[in-house]
Amino acid sequence: MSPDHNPVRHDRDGVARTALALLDEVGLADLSMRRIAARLEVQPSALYWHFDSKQELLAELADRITARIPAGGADVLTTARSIRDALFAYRDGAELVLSTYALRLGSSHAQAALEHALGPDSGDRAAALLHFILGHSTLAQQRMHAESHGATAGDGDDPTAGLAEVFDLGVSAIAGLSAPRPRDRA
Amino acid sequence: MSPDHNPVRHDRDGVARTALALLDEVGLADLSMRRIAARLEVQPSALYWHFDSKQELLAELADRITARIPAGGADVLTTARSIRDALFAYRDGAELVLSTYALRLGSSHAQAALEHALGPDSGDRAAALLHFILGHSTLAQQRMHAESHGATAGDGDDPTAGLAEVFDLGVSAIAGLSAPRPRDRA
DNA sequence: ACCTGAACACCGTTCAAGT
DNA sequence: ACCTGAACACCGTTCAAGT
Repeated sequence: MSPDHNPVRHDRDGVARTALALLDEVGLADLSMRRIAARLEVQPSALYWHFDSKQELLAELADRITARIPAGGADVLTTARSIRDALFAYRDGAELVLSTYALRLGSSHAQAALEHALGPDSGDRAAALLHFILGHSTLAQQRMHAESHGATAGDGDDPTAGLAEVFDLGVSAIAGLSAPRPRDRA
Repeated sequence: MSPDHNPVRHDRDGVARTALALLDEVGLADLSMRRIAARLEVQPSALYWHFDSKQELLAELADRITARIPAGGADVLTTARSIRDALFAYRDGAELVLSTYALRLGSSHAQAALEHALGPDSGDRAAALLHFILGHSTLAQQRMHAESHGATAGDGDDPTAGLAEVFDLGVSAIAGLSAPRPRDRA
């Protein structure tokens, strides 16, 4: 007993799963390679057998977060909401995807789903919609987390109030819908 | 001659100005307190006399970047473009403002300018507009910089093409304009 | 195939002490 | 009022070597 090293071995998938769970616990700013390694009971250098760099690991996490977006079949508002909710499913998910997707031109899963919902020749509208969703979700998620930790230098009113209305308004306008379909139980 | 320390003293404004210039040179990821200190020919700890933390310094830089936005008097599209251009004026300006403004509820200078251009009771529209502008500008700026350094795993076509059209389309739609006023020399 | 151990060049921040 | 010097607890990454 009392082994001083761990015989458990990991593969790329296991590392990514642990990293994703840790992201949700500690947030993007505190998600270090050394922390991930510690959670896996492995030396930091071991991670570099599975990923070439931290950037590559983060890109994999962004892919896993956006993989939960339904491919097609829904209308624009529903598609937009499911993209937002996929980003909200993990702490700092929106910020991670935003910073990671910047280099992946229009080839994202999310943009494809939006183009499908918008119809043919909707490339620019789909891009604008995606930019709005990513900007809004990043700001909203940061505010929600700050508020739940009392870190806002608040002037009294809730900065989180009305966020869902702002989202629906933006999506409907860019999609060319006349008025937003009301949210459930608004 | 050959003095081994520098008799030059700095104030808060001078530190911020140097940091802003350095941001434009090296980008947000490489803007460390130690690098700023080195540029000022000062020890890193000296910076903490002027700012309580790196976060506070970054917030000051964000304020300086957005201070260049004209207060009012212009139409929505013009106002939106001048917000975008203020963010583009410094490397990673959009990303810095996005991450810094998350905690500053609706009280930003930019949002006030948009509300003024949109008219009375336009709070939600102004918020949606600001979210779009920040999301779009962050993505656009990162792509522009990646492209200029050949860092995109490119599939051939220019990821920067059409960005201005996407911007005008998004702004016009959210503002409730029927069709975007064409850009100069489009 | 997957990991250790050691090293390198960095971080942000604190604090007593100097001028 | 503004800075130094030293320290603390961290970073990402590389690389030879082990199993």
